[in-house]
Amino acid sequence: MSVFPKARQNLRSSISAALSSASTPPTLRRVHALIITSGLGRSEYFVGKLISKYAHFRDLKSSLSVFRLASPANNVYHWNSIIRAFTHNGLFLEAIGLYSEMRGTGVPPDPYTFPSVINACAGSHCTIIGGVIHEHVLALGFRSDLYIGNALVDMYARFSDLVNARNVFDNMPARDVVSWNSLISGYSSNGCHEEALSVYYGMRKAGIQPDLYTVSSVLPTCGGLVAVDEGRILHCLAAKCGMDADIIISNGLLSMYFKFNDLVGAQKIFSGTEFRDSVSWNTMICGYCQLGLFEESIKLFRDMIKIFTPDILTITSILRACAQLRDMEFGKFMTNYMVENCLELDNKASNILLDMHIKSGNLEASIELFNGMECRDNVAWNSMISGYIQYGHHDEALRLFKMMKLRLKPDSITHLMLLSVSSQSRDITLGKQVHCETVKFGSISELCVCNGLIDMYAKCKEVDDSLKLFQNMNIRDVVTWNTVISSCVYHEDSDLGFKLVGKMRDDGLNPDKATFLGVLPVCSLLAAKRQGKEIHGCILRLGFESEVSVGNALIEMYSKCGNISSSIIVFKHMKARDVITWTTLISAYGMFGEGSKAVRAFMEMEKSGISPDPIAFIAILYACSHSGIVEQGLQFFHSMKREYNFEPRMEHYACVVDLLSRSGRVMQAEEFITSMPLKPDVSIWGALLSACHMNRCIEVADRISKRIIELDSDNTGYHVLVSNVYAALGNWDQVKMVRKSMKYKGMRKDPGSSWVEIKRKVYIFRTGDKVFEQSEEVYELLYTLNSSMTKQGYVPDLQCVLHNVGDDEKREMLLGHSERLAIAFGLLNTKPGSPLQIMKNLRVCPDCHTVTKYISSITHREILVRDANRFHLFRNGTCSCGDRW
DNA sequence: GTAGGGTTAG
Repeated sequence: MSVFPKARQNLRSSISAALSSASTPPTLRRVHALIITSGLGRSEYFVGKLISKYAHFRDLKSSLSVFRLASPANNVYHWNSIIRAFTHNGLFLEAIGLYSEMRGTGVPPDPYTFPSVINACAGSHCTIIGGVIHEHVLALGFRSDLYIGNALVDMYARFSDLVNARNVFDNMPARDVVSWNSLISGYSSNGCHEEALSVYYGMRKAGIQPDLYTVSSVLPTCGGLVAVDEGRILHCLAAKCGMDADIIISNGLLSMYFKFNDLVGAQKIFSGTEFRDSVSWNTMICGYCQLGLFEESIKLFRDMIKIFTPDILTITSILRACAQLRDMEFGKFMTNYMVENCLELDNKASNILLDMHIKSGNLEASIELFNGMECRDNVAWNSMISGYIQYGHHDEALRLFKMMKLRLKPDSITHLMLLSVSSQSRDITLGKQVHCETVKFGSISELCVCNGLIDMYAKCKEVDDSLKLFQNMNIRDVVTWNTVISSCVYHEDSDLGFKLVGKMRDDGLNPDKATFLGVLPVCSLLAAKRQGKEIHGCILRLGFESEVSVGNALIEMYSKCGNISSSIIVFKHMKARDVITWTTLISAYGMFGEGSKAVRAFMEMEKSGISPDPIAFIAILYACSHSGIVEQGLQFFHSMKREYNFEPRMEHYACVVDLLSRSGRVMQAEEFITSMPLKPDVSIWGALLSACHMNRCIEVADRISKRIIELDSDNTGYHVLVSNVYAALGNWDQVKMVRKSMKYKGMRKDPGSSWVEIKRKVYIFRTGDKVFEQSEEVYELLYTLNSSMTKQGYVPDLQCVLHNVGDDEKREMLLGHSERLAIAFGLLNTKPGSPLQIMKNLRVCPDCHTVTKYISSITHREILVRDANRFHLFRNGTCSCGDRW
């Protein structure tokens, strides 16, 4: 048969087309026969094609026979095809064997040889041969080849040799999506999630679009780390390729949405998932717990057990929910389930159980578990230390910390907890020691530790150190801001607190619940009405008014600012109330001398189903005492023991002493003290002394003063009180002695100061101030008022002057009391007839109290005075306290 | 691929 070149060309083309489209092994064999009969059996092209095509149908025997028949004329193309055929069919060792045979025949490999050989090394985990082949690549100068580079990155990644994977990757002159995917998958499958994510971001920055392989290596492990926007891009991509049906991807998405706190997103994924495995259920249950939705997580658990057997992860998550809900019955049930089903406790599970015991108030059980634990890691030690702290056993916590240090390196959380101990106990020495430790162990570089340090220094009144730390921070979070805002209570600086809230917002951070709970007490402290109102506005705008704790802080703020009607409005609008809400209201009534309203509120609280706690009893006892409701007060004290089984604390006893002695029953108060089961401390004697001082029970006061001095308290207030008692008794030698002892102890009497807010500005006056704005007019007004008062029968109470000077000088000194200066300044700068509000840091002195009554009547003004203890509303020559204070 | 300890406020 004569065949013209043209016709032969046509034949080749048609056979080639037939070969490519052969879709079944029999067709392939027919085309193969045709190739042989057409005399094309030795063609370089058809040999290679046939090898690949047979490999495609997993018929490696035929591939190899085609290859062997062509021998010894096999060229690099044939070798590449046969090696690739074996690699693609998972016969890695054979592929590697063929590669070494090829090198023995002297046929030089080309760039197309290597990807499949390298894949074979990766697949068979031949690390040494892999390294040798990498050397071949370098020796042959193929290091810039994209496909070889990708194969090498993938190989090293599979060997967990991330250093070499990274090296090859970094030296590649060009990279495609596969290169990036290989490195990402290398990191993520070796547990280096953060590195994987950072490579992913590098890829996005290089302008490479992620594909489904990217999604499958990023989503499952790094879903929780990825930023919200990127997460959504990955989700869209997965959905576009239908990958979200894959259980691993959908579980990754679930976890991701929970990390974004996007409950709706997670629920959509979960309800859209046809097949759920234990991971899907556990992720949902844990996710609910992370969002604080503990009841929901238990509900989900009940659904789950109908179709799935819970594992240790499910059980421990539910145990955590029980601990948070204090549902110990269900917790016990779950613990039993764990034992009955022989679910073994691993490290994490033991730690969860440990935490549950601590949270549920069972410190003994937690100690037993802790002592029996084989492997105690940082989390276990920290939990145990935190347990001791929660129960107030600070010494035990410190002892455990020392033991921990002998075995393990403490971490930032250990330090954070110790800082909280220092803050709580105002222990600057310990605080500074911990500060040194954080430097030594490097935990100071962590944001939360810096936050803890700011708080510690502020609470220990080292205000400058606290602010310095804050100013030197490069990164601040919402806790940093909240901490420094809250610390303004200790700086007594409401302006700063208010400014900081603004600056925080400039910094791009939104105030949260804790911000308001921090700044409102600052307003309360200084009776900063305007700021308080503005903060209230801010709370409404940001929708925090439904938070119970925020409502409580608002009630307190308004009442401390003298605006009890606003307190009541807030109280009435609250959707939910707790025992603190009621206690705050009761205290507010108490401060305003509205004892009977306080009693009514207490009863309403009980009726509404909220049980009083020991603090609520302090509030009601205080309110009764300040309104002279003695019998009912005593009844409350007894019912606390009888009906609620609370053992009275020192504060309760002090309230009762106050209640009795304030109403003149000094003898009964003394008897009560002797009958106390606790050893009376300085607060008890102080309460008695203070009442004696007011009631002028001179002998008793003298006796009690001696006792207080003996107790050697370091509380400045009691020393001042004793000194005042001696001054009133005219016992100036004793006054001198007390003052000397105070000086020796480094105590300083808080100077009396009062302040008044006029047209958005706060004016502060210190006792005896002579030079201030309008001082001449102020003193002139006080002199004028004095002469009117004297005509009406006012006699200055010279005992209120606590200095050993002549009577004229005493009269002069009374005139300069800070509350009087503030009142006079207020009278001068407000419209006639408008009400005035004055704040004083200490208690109002009896003479000023009398004077204010006169002033209210002479000037026809309503004057509200808030002192360290309570409110006095002066109107038409009377005071709301009924002269009981 | 899913689980644990901590800081501000009360």
